[in-house]
Parts: sequence; structure tokens; C-alpha cells
Amino acid sequence: MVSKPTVSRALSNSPLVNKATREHVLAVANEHGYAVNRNAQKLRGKRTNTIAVSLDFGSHRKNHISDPFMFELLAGVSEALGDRNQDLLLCAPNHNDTLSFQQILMSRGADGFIVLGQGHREDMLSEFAETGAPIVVWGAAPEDANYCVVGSDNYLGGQLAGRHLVEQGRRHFLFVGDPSFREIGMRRAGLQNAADESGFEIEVDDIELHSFSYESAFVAANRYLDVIETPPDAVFAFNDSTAMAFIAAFRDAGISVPHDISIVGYNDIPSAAYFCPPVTTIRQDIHQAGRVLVAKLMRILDGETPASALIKTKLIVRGT
Amino acid sequence: MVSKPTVSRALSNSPLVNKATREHVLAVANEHGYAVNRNAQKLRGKRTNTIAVSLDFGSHRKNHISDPFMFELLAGVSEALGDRNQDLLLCAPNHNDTLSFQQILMSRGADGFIVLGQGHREDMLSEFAETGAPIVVWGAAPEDANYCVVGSDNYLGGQLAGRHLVEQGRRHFLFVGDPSFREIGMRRAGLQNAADESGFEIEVDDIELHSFSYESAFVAANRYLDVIETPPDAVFAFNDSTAMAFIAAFRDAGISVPHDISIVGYNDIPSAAYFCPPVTTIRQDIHQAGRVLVAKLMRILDGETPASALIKTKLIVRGT
DNA sequence: AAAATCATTGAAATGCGTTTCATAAAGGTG
DNA sequence: CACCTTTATGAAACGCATTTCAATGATTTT
Repeated sequence: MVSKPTVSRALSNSPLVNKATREHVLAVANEHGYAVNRNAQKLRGKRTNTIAVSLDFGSHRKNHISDPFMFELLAGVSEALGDRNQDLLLCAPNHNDTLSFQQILMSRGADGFIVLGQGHREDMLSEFAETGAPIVVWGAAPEDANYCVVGSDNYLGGQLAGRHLVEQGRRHFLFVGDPSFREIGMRRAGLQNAADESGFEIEVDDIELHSFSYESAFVAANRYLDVIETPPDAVFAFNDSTAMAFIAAFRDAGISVPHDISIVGYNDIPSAAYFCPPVTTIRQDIHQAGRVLVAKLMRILDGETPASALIKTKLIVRGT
Repeated sequence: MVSKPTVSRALSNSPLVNKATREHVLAVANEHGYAVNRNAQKLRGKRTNTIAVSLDFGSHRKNHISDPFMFELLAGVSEALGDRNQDLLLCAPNHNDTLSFQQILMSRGADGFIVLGQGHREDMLSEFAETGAPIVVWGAAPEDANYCVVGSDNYLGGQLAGRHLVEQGRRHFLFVGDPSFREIGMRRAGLQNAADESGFEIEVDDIELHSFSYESAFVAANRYLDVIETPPDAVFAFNDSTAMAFIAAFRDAGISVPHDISIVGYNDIPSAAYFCPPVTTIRQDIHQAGRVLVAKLMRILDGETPASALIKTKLIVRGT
């Protein structure tokens, strides 16, 4: 017969307890199928060992999250958290405002936040971080970010795409995406840089696409084809679905892909490889992303203030 | 100045507290940014208002969860849980065995489970349910299931696919999938039924595909094309990726889709609509699925034993 | 006006680990 | 052998909200 504290210590592998005692406790606990009450643990302890993960493209949008990339990222984060024995509290899209975030933290529902998809919420996140809330954000870091951002090297991604297009002999680019999203703006800037550095006279058009769906990209592509006199010979789309929509629209318009025009997407979602033709795209290391997001947050919880980080980003050349 | 219990009652909207008092408490709480400690709440209360969601295709497989359908389902569940003010604890793939499940329940980490993807774990789930654990499973119900299963009407899905293929004038079917997964077996059975009821002499071939990935489906398709003398004129694949892989492989082999052969997939993942040609497939109402999964579990937690249910399932005819 | 009922509120108990602090036993030193 | 460390363990306090249960004052009934 041993006392409560001894049991507690034995179960938490404390070195203060005698080896024989520990083994005995573990044996009995096992025999009776005993499991410590996580809630009591969380109540008493300083940490809850729970991380809240918010998955959203901006609270203003009601439509379904659809970019498979975000889900793969979630899978990566889930895995990384599991490795560190942290519970993952998935935040429903309907409570993704500052108040709910604060609430979750205040109520000790979680120790910190991983925010997947910065969207247009930089100010909100900044304000939130200002309060000392432990957050790590997937996205692109504002210059003066007061929170830790982990993301693809979007500028490099844009450069890689641009250089590839230059190499293909393309001289008239079209960028598709909403550059007011910082990540997308960075990609646009990288593309521009590659164009400028090429030494060629390269024109860069823009379609500001304010939706993430394939459908609206397809519509936008057709509208564009209706009004343009000289079609571009290269497209860099902010994501793969959009790239696919443009491939389809151009093909329907009798423009041969990749003969007449080269198209590059972003994220390398699974279907990018199976599209016809397979989509050239920019891939990020999602497993690394998950690991880094979690690692950064852990360091923040330990009182450090880790710098933002960029994830491995590379060009995958396929049929377009 | 009011006492603890009064505050507690005021915050939980108890009718036992005076209206003026409640408003005062709420005002003060608001002013000080007070939030109840969820852990104390969970420790004391009978329910934790947390639901664990397990997302996995079978514990034996290490590879990444990739079917976008499962993620959409997760989104649906997340939404439905949010509507009911339930927290969502996402279980990492690395603890998806009975023991971990039991552990989560015992440790009061969650009130119940939503298992997305039954896989080959029917026995495990049955055993788990036998202990009285509140679980709802996405999949297809075994005849003698002792747990609540919510899923697509897979048999109907198979019938719809089969009837469609018959209508297209097809008489030689190929089913692709591993029928040892109950859901897939049901689809196969539905297809067979449609073939039998058609009144035509219809041959049904099988490829037992033991992987869920596009790549292995593509390989399997090519291997099949190498050995077959008379190719089939219809394919029903257990999911959309596989359907796409077969479309690609047949096309590469010079068989025209949909002229020479009709192909039907399952799930209606987003890219199915954008493939070329767009893939005919069986769609399920994912929002309904999320809502029903959650509703069933809530009823179980209220002591009822709701019956299994089938989700709206329909054929989406596209280019194949 | 006395009795009974209702509406509010608070004191104390409860749920269950963890931590602090004190104690006891065992081992080591001079 | 007296004295100082270690080592191991337990008693009590703590974290915080909820739930009895009792008490108070207010209101209504007889």
C-alpha cells in the first residue's frame, strides 16, 4: 500500500521514487486499467500539453476549406504533436476570432496556438501576440512581425517559377492570385525578380483572383481570354487548382499546353501530378513544416522567442 | 460581492440566480476578461464536452493519409461539433489502437469517439464497443455490428454505378478495389446486382487493389493492360484517384475514354470534376455525414442506442 | 398574523493529481 | 557511537468549478 503522491511520482517516472515501488505501482495500475485523469492533471499542472490548431482562410469567408494542402499540413502538425505527446485541439472555423482564441488560452483549454493560414488576419494575430499569447503561424512573415511565422520561401518559390519560365523561352508572364495575401504577394515579387534578372524584356500581367476555388479560377481565365489580344506564353498561379483551371481554360480555347504556354502552380497537391498534363509546381516539405511549426511553439512555451523560418521549397518540373 | 457558487451559476446561465445578479457577474467577468477554467470544469463535471476524432486507414499502414475525402469529412465533423459546442480532440495516427482509445476515455480526455475510416478494424472496434465505449464509426455496418455506423449507402452506390454503365451500353465491367474492406465489398456487391438485374450477360472482372494511392493504381492498371486480351468496356473504381489512374493508363494505352470505355469513381473529390475528362463518380453529402455522425454520438452519450445510418448517395455523371 | 412556499444565496464538500514540506529510515563519516 | 547525508515516502495544501444542502429573506396562503 502506497500513498497518493508516491503513485503520482511513480506514474510520472519521477526519480524520487524507488525502483521497486515504481514497478509495483505500474503493475497494479496496469492490472486495474488505471489511467490518470487528464483534467485533474491539466488543472493542477502549469501546462496542459494541449495545442490548439486553427484551420481557416479568413473569418469572413463561409465557404468550405478546400485546399488539400492545408489538410496535409494539418496531418503533418498532428503527427509532430503526437510525437511530442501533445494533444491537438482542432478549432472549428466558427470560432476563429481573437476573442475565441483568447478564451481558449484563458480557460486553459490549450497552451498555445498553431494558426494554419494567416489570411488577412495579420493585425489580429499581431494584437493577439502582443498579449504574450504563444502562437506560431503558417504563412509569410510581415517585416515587423511580433509573432513567429513558419512558411514556404514564397519569394524563392516565385523566383524558381520565373526562372523556369524564362528557361522555357517564355517572355510574357501572367500571374494569377491575390497579392494582398502576403504569401501570394511574395510569390509575385519573386516572379518579378526572376523576370527582371533574366536580362530579357519580360512583360508581367496580373489577374487578381479573390477566390481559392477551381471554378472561379476557370471563370476568370475565360473572361481573361475574352478580352486579351495577345495571350501570354506563361502562367504562374498561386496554387495548383488555379493552375489546373487555367490549363483547362487555355486548352478549351485552343491554346496548347505546354506547347504554346507554360503553366506553373504552387503546393504540389496530389492531383497536380495526375492532371493532364501533369502540373509543374512548387513543392514544400510538409513534414518538415509540421515539425518546425511544433518545434517553434514548444520553444516559445519554454520562454524563448524563436525566429521565423522558411521551409524547403523546390520546383517540380512536370508536363507544363 | 457574490460567492463562488453564484458566479458559477451566473456564468452557466442557471435560472436559480437573480437576473440582476447574473448581469452584474457577467459584467465583472467581462471587464476582467475572466474565463472559466475548462479543466476544472471537466474534472468536476460528468461530461468533458470533448469528442475524440480518429482519422486513419488502419494502424498497419504507415503512409500518409491522402484521400481528400477523409479530410472533407473531418471538416464536416469539426463543423458539426463546433455547432454543439464540443471540443474536437484530433487523435494522431500513432495512437490509434484499442489501448490508446481506452486510455483517452479512461483518462477522461474525451466523452466519446468518432472513428473516421473503419478499415480492417471491425473486431477491434467491436471489442471496444463491447466495453460500453461511446463510439460512432464512419464506414459500412457489419450485419451484427454492436456499434453505430454511419456511412455512404455503398450498395446503392455500386448499383448506381452499375446501372449507369449498363445504360451506357457497357457489358464487360472491371471492378477495382479491395473488397475485404466492407465498404468496398458493398460497392462491388451493388455493382454485381446491377449487372445481374440488367438482363444482359455481363461479365465482371476484378482487380484487388491493396493500396489507396494513385501511383499504385496506375501501376496496377498497366499491369492489367499487359495481360488482358479483351479489355473491359467499363471500370468502377473504389475511389476517384483510382478512377483517374485508370483513365490515364487506358488513355496511354490508346483506349479512348469515354468512347471505348466508361469509368466511374467514388467520393467526388474536388479534383474529380477537373480531371480530363471530368470523372463520373458517386457523391455523398459530407455535411450531412458530419452532422449525423455527431448527432448519433450525442444520442449515445445520452444513453440511447441509435441505429446505424446511411448518407445520401448519388451518381454524378460527368465526362467518363 | 401565523404558516407555508418560493426565490436567492452561500458554506462546505467533491473531483483527482501534483507539489511542498516534513518525517522516517538507511547509509556514510570521523 | 554520535552526526550528517541521502533516499524514500506520506500528510496536507492546492488548483477551480460544480453540486448538494442549509439558511435567509420575501411572498403568498389560510
